Amino acid sequence: MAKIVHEREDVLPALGEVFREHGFEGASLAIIQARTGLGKGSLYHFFPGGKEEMANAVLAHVDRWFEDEVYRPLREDEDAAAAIARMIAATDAYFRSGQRVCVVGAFALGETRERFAFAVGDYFARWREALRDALVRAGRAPDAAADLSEDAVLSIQGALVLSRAVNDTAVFTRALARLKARLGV
Amino acid sequence: MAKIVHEREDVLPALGEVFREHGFEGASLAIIQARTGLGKGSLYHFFPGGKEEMANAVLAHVDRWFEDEVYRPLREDEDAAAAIARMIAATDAYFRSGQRVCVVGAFALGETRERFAFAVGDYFARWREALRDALVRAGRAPDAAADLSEDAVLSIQGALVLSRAVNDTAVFTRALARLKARLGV
DNA sequence: CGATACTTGTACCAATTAGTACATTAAAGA
DNA sequence: TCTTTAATGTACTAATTGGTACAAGTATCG
Repeated sequence: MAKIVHEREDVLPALGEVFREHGFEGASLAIIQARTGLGKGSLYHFFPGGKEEMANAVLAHVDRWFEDEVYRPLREDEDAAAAIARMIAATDAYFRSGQRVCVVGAFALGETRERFAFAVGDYFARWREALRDALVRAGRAPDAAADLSEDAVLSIQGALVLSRAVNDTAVFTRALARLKARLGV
Repeated sequence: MAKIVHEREDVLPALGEVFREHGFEGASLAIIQARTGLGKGSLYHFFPGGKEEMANAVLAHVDRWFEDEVYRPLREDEDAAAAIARMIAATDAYFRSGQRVCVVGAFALGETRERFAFAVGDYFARWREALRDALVRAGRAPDAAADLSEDAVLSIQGALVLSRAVNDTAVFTRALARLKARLGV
């Protein structure tokens, strides 16, 4: 049996899936070991701070992805409408049309929130603000843009909850379609 | 110290808060004992099936409340618009303007869902259908009513996630205000 | 009062939890 | 190659987990 050498970055996706599916409390080291294929030795080598550090790394990883693929385009893209359309497409792809859940959203519910309050709050605040910026650049009034962006961010989270609850990805797809119409893209 | 005699029904609210705040996995017997004021003896006397039975009892309790206060009025009230307005008010009160989270929604995310799939799915499906009925009675076209009701249910869940994530009840209040406007009440 | 059923606290259990210690193995650089 | 650093598996811990057993307490009702 060959010993495979990993690095920290490699395990973040698998780690993310575990926290996504089980939440922070539910993600036991046993599950984490099974899903990452790493033993405790490696896990605590990469994350000396244990589960808490793992969760923080996952949150940072997710945040980086959204910053690159969604928030920055929303803030900086010349074509604001195109950036908004891109956000919808990226959201649909990332959450696999509602089959995948939002780790950050899952952490927001439950007392886990306190522990990761900054990362959780920041992720959503920046999404809301980036979208508001894009809407303003697309010609909306500032107040309307703020309202609309908050509504959009919250609708995506709600769509994830509802589509998972009734076990029907069509719920998520329909919600994104309505969102496109409301956002005018 | 007097020995106080409880009955099953009495502990459901406290039990509900525990699952609400900690989720199913995070709700340890130790926490449950502390919050309900009941020892293991009483707990397993009332709920021989352990945590799973406690969670099912909580879900049923919540379901009953919504059935009585929200779903039935939506289905049966002569004045459909009034029933919808009542739904908004009941929702705001129940979730304490976003300070309280939805147990059913919290269970929907995470692998807990599988275990309580029926209760979770049913709760949301009935909410959506009851609201659709009311909207049709209020004069909407069936298709528009179905779309609008799905959007409303999911917006409430999303508002709970977002308001908790950014730690701001104003998010929830604004979301309900937008909802009232969209539902025309 | 006395019998019966309900309620509760305590002691206990095996399994699992997160985390540590450390020796071994693999890779990288001189 | 030799040395150093990074990565890994194994064995271990102390605490906590959900759950059981059961005796003792309390209420109910004849």
